[in-house]
Amino acid sequence: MVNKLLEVFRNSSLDDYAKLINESIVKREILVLIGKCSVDYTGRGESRLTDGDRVLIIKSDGSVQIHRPEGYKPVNWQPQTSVIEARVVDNKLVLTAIRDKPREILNVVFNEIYLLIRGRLTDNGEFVMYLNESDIRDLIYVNPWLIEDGLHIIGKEKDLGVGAVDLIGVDNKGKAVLIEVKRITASREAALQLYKYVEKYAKLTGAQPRGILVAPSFTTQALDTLKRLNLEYRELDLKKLWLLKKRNMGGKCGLDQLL
Amino acid sequence: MVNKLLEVFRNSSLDDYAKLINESIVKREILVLIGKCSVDYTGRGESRLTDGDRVLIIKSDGSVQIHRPEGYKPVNWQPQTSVIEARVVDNKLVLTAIRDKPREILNVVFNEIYLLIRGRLTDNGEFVMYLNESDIRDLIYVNPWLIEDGLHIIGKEKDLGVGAVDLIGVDNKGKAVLIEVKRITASREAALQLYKYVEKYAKLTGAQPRGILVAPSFTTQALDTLKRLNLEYRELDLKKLWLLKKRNMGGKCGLDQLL
DNA sequence: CGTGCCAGGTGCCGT
DNA sequence: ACGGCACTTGGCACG
Repeated sequence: MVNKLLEVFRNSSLDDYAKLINESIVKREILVLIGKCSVDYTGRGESRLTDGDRVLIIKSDGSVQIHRPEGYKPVNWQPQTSVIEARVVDNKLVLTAIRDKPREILNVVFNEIYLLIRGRLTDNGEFVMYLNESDIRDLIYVNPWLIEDGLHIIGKEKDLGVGAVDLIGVDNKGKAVLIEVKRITASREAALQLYKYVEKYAKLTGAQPRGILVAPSFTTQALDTLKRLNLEYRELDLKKLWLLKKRNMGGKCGLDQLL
Repeated sequence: MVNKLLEVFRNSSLDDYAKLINESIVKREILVLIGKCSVDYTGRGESRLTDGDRVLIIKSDGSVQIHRPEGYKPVNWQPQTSVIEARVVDNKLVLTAIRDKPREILNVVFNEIYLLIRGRLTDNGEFVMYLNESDIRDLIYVNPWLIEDGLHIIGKEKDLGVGAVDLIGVDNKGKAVLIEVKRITASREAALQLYKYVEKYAKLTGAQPRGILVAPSFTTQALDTLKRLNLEYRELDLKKLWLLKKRNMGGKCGLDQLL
């Protein structure tokens, strides 16, 4: 087996490296380049990085990222590019990646190349993310009693013109209830966001709705703001419910058996 | 030259791969692993990724990232880890990366390994970022006339208890001026942020300050909100000034010669 | 297109 | 540690 057609090059000539890179880009292969380089970026911002050893990755969709030996994030990058080109200038390999909208230019000058890997990777794997905000929103949509007895949810992601409120419902007294959901600790901003919806809803309908902020926890500033703006909150850590569900029941029960 | 001690392995045994990986982690080398794997993550969220070809990178600081063949962002990651360990389970290479605070676990099962690269990279390069928000803030701090004639800036990043206002100054009539700076198009949120500071400042001092939002452009919603809240704005694209400066003067002049 | 908002956001800096 | 916020934020969804 030719190892998934992954090719490794070292000690090639600069011209060969340039050719290898440009070929890979055309063929939409993945490319990993390890070497000593300096990087200039100009676009929305502007940056300059002097010489050092880095790992440069070009993916099949034309995204580029340059990694230093430390740090989770790339030091320079380009999410999408319209043009990537490698060429030899002054006996150095220069790689230019240009992005349109916003117009941004990434220029990498390699003073040394230690290693070039290229090849086609096939990835048809399915990625599923759980416990994101929409997950929680949907859970409440189906189980409104988690918030309050007698609550009826009547709308999800309702656009009010100033953004969409997560959930709209009616309580057991017939009063409208706007719900904003946060999957992590809710800040003052979250309270203000909810207030924005409440204000707009009142203006649109002429009726004052209740506003409930739902989150696993709240900053003191958030609680303060909620009180000041006459808004309510419910502490609800869906993550904990999720773990409980997984641990105790093996997923074979309804959520209502948890409490 | 031994190519910066970068080592490449392919067709090794699973036990050898595990050993190579664990060695690299102890020696704090950089490690690039290309192969077919599935990934499970649990922590703040929870995700599952089925089999496919990916590039996994472990850096010397223990950060881990798993890249699919497309997309700028890693599909799974771990910014810092307290423990990374590779071992062979059921004739498969399993890599576990654990992070404390928040407690998160990343589990990668390799069904095939195409390539392993490891080695020590040295990067003492200097990284400088220009045109970020603090850059613009400092520029206005030194050149307050960019905002208004007769303006005196007297404070920078002043914490008002609800967050820090970018700049505080006094206009030529002796009235306090709060300035909020945005490096990109200012939204309604930016206007609200400024209003928050203006409100708090008035409460703290008993005097109503002016509020000016400075940005290269404004959304219509931002302009609407500014008007409603009796706030001012200045269109100021420092990026353009920067480009002009670079293009026309070669950096040999003061900013005031630009206008 | 812009506008709004979530993200396992991350990172920095402050109290 | 919590809190507030910028980021070349990136990414998606929707009018």
